[in-house]
Amino acid sequence: MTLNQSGPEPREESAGRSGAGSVWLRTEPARPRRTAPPLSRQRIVDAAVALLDRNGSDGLTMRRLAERLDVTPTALYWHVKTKDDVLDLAMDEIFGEVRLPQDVGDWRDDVRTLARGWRAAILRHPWAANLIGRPMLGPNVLARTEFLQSALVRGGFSGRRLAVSTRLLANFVIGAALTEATWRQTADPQARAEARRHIAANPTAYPTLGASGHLDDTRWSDDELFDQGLDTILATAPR
Amino acid sequence: MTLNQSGPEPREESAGRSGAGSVWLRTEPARPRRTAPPLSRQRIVDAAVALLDRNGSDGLTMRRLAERLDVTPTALYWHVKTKDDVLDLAMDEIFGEVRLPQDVGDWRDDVRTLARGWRAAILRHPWAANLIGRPMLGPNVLARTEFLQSALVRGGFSGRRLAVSTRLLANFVIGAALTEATWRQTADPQARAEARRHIAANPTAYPTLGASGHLDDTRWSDDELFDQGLDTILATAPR
DNA sequence: TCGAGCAACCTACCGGCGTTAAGTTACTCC
DNA sequence: GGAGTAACTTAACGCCGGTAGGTTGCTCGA
Repeated sequence: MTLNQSGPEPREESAGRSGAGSVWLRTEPARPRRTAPPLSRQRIVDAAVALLDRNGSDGLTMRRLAERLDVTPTALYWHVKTKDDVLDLAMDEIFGEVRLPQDVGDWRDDVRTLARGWRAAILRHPWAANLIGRPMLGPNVLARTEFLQSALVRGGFSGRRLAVSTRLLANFVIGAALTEATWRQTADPQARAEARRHIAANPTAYPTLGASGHLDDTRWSDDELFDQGLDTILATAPR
Repeated sequence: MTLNQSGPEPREESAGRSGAGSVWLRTEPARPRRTAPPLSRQRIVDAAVALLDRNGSDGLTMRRLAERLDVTPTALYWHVKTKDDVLDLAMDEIFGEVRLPQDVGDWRDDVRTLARGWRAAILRHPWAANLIGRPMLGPNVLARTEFLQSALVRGGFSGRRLAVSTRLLANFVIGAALTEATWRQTADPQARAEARRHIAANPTAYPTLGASGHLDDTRWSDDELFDQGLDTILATAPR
């Protein structure tokens, strides 16, 4: 390898890793690169998801992301245009976790599998609830939507009913997962308790909510309510 | 009013609005306050909503908010604990726009009115899609939830079916409104066109999406699809 | 073998952000 | 008219996303 002695004189103040000794004492200008694998879009996305999982949606900053990858923040911008890019990629990434049945089976079972997987993915990464609002058009999302709609077609839906049911199902799943993720993500159960007290304290304003125990009903689990909502929709199929 | 001549000597460097002239030339230490109405939580929230409407969810900063209210940023913190407080208040505020029928009527009509109003409110303030992820427990949201559930009770729902249907409806409405708001908010139709091209270019991967024109189907409007989804759910009522 | 070219990083820096700490001022009430 | 306090301001901190402009180490043709 070429020695860099013939290169331009390194800046005196160069605050590199190798300390502040005289140039001649340093055997090399910091034994450099290639100890870690080079940066890549995928490595960035993986690290981003890990960071988001650990610290929530506010915990992801370009600086922390860079630190985790042992790189300066600006290095990221070679692989990615903005932070929003990272968020979009992270979003699509977690939807890639939703497994699609290899061989299609009973269309209802397929819809159920997809819907449950979709919800589970969001609940595994509750920060996703905070990143809604940017269009989800990544390949993973599109593939899942394709799968959903093709299952409905097998179920006999077509034309307008197909469009209506696709949206009905997708929006229910998204809404449910988001709401639940929001709840779980809420660190302080204080807000919860406060709202509960507020309801209990105003039985005139909230007669039904108070009686039904809307906010703390242990009779039915979230899973159960979700599945039954799903079945309610599926029961509206043709034929 | 008391003259402040007897007060402590104003700091020399005081960069107040009144310029840098000698103290004696200034008739008063800046004709002060009370030209505008005093700050209040409500005024802050109103200004926040206005700013969000104009500039989107990224457009709201404490500094801009303060500027709009003709106040220094830190003044806001007297009335509000953090920026998140402002966001929570703004969120609940727009749900207050959803009008509730004064006299209850046919329960289905009531549910429809509420659901449409809910969706309309979000579409009027599409930034709401970006602020999902924080728990919605404000009084306005609670009141609307109470109204929804009481309508369902009138419709004959109770016990588990009541819980299932409340969530089904609420989550569908939220999911639908969010998805649509996200779409509309997306400034660049480029991403849209890109996704469309991606689908068209891979008919093998997206046979159903391609055939059904999922992304650009002008046969049915969003309003129509929403209403029909709603009716589909309502058709599952008891008796 | 070497030197040009370029992908992939780094240094330095900018303006803006949310938030705190510590005054200062205008108003109220005894 | 003085004390007390609610409602503001000034000043500053640390962090953020992002840009401009190097610098480095690898690749590849001659």
